[in-house]
Amino acid sequence: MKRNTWQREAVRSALNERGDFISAQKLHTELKAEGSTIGLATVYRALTDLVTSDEADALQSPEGENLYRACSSEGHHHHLICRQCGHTEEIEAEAVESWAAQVAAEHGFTQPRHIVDVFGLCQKCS
Amino acid sequence: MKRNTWQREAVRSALNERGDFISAQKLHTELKAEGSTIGLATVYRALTDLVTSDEADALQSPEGENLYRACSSEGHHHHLICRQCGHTEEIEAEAVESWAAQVAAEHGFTQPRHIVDVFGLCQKCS
DNA sequence: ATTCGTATTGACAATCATTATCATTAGGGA
DNA sequence: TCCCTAATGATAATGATTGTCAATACGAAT
Repeated sequence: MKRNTWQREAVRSALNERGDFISAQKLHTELKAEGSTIGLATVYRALTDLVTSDEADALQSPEGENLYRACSSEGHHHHLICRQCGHTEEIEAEAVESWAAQVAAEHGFTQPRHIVDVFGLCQKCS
Repeated sequence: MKRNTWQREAVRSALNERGDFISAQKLHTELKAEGSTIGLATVYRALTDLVTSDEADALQSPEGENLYRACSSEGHHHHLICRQCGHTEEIEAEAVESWAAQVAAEHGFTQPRHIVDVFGLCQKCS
């Protein structure tokens, strides 16, 4: 049975407040900075659980880190992510949607899904 | 100036013979098994160089490992991957390249990199 | 062919993110 | 409140990748 702990809730609300993608390490650091005594391992466990229950989204940064974000479940969209500060902007990708579907069909692939994310340095971090 | 060494050539030919994606660790293990005295760090360096010179391409496995494969076509491109059998096809994505660069610029982002991969079921697995 | 400057190598240490361990703590049903 | 056990947190372990640095060897110049 799943138990509700303040730690899990802390991770959940921290993700919701933030809105952007963030790594487990950074999230833990911020929680500690706010005075929380939560452990690093617990942050990892909470994030994994949130992803399992579809309350959060996960993606890999090019550097190999796992990034998490509260799941907005507002349909399909993509992201423009600053690899320095983690700032995220949602981007329109209508052209890419149709391109992906078309390419998949041309190669005989069915049930296409795609990963399309752009990483860069935002204005502040440039 | 770039020098030609048997180590670099060993990595290059090992990748060509294989055709599939392989991790740096596995590639090193196989080379050693064949009697090579090549070092692990050198395998990493060779693979990085091959990617830089577009002779090989790299992608991240869901587990976070970097996988490398000899690149048949020239230049930057993306992949269409069967999530059932792992079969991979290279795809051209000229439209996506310019789209990614443009979107990044519009939002004030610099040094854009992007992840664009399409997953589906190939003909056999459909 | 020999010399020589330096790019490259390889053994190993260092990083970094993530996971496992395990004694202790604390949900939550009875 | 009691009790069982899931959850926690400090820390060790893991595993991939990168850094270090003395020794080596490519290749241009002699």
